[in-house]
Amino acid sequence: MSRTVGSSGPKTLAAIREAGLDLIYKGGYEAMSLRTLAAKVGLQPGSLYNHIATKQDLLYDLIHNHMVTLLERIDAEMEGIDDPLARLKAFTAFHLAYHIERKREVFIGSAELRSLSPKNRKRIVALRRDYEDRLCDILERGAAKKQFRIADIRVSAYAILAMLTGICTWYDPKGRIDRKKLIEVHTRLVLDGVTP
Amino acid sequence: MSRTVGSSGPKTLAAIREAGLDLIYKGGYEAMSLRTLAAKVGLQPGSLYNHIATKQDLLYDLIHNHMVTLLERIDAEMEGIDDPLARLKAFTAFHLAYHIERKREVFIGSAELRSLSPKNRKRIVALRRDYEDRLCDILERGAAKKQFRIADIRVSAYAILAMLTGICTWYDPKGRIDRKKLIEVHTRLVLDGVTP
DNA sequence: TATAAAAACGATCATACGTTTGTTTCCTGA
DNA sequence: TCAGGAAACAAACGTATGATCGTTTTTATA
Repeated sequence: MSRTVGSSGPKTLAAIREAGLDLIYKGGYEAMSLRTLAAKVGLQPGSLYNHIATKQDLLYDLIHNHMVTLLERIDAEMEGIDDPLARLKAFTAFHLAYHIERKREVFIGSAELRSLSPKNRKRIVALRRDYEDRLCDILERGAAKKQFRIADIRVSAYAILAMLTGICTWYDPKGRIDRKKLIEVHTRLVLDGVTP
Repeated sequence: MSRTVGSSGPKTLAAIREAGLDLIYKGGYEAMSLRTLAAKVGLQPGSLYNHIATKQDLLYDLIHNHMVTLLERIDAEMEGIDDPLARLKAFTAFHLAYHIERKREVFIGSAELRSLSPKNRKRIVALRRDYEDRLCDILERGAAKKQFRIADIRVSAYAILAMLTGICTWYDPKGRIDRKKLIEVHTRLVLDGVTP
């Protein structure tokens, strides 16, 4: 045998990404063997290397994609909103929606930081810091305008982010609580925590 | 060669636990090889099996110990406190203090759940649920007494737990923020989120 | 002090892993 | 239409892993 009928580069790469996302999410990066990954895609192990450089590169690629998209989307979402309170509301709603929608990417992006090489990890941490700064910025402007009363900007930002990101670990879209209610409850928690 | 002078059972096991905790915290369970672990303790790889049954058992042992201690301590902490508001304050302060003090155990207890065998995982998840129920109970009583205004008990509990547990991922005891301030900021966020 | 248990050693097992190689076949653009 | 790149295969490489084994020495008990 050799090349399969109907095979095409980009499609296979996309399939590898999707399968990798799933396997890493379910069992962790180290626990995912390239043999398992290849089998899931329908390839021989060695054939993976026609599409990825190394296993490490695949992981970095997945996380990096996620972070870049996250930053793009939040900036798009914030455009045109000036009032800090409105911005905080929009941030909360967006963050939750995005983290529900892409919970696998989010989970991997934090749980598998440790599996990245030092260089790759540095790059991702820098992007994450950028995202955190978006929230810090909102809180700062709100505090300056006396709309918010905040003891410590960064601590509050981390607390809020932790709270909102936490849903990834338990929220089930098919469960008892619907998205709208989830956003309501969390928005209230966030706003009450920072408004005077 | 054979048995080392001065060696004793319980001491060695404690050293294995401590070294394992450290290695798993820093690099993850899968990434920790028993050879590395043995070297850190000062043993040959095979000698570990005089103290642990399997690698999996060591992981379970560490997490289980952590969960049992957590439950014991929170129950001790709550004893004698009746008012829901006071209980919530005490819960928040305790949870933060404990999670700062034992951040390695806490991190492993959530990040390495996936590395547990199905049976072991079930046991741990049950214990975690017990702990979550402690908070749900406080929120429920407070809501019944109209001291709290809460849209959804369990969602709120998860949100609060996520927020408080989040500090494990970034808090540095030697950093800019001292423990007291950290507890203040978070207590305010929690209380404002649930009081009418 | 005699003896069994505890705790270490060093060697080795089978397996699984990420990656490389040489080769074959399919697809596409000139 | 046909050459060359893309994409797959099968096989193998070297290494690392968790675990087992027989043996030896120290510790603790009776």
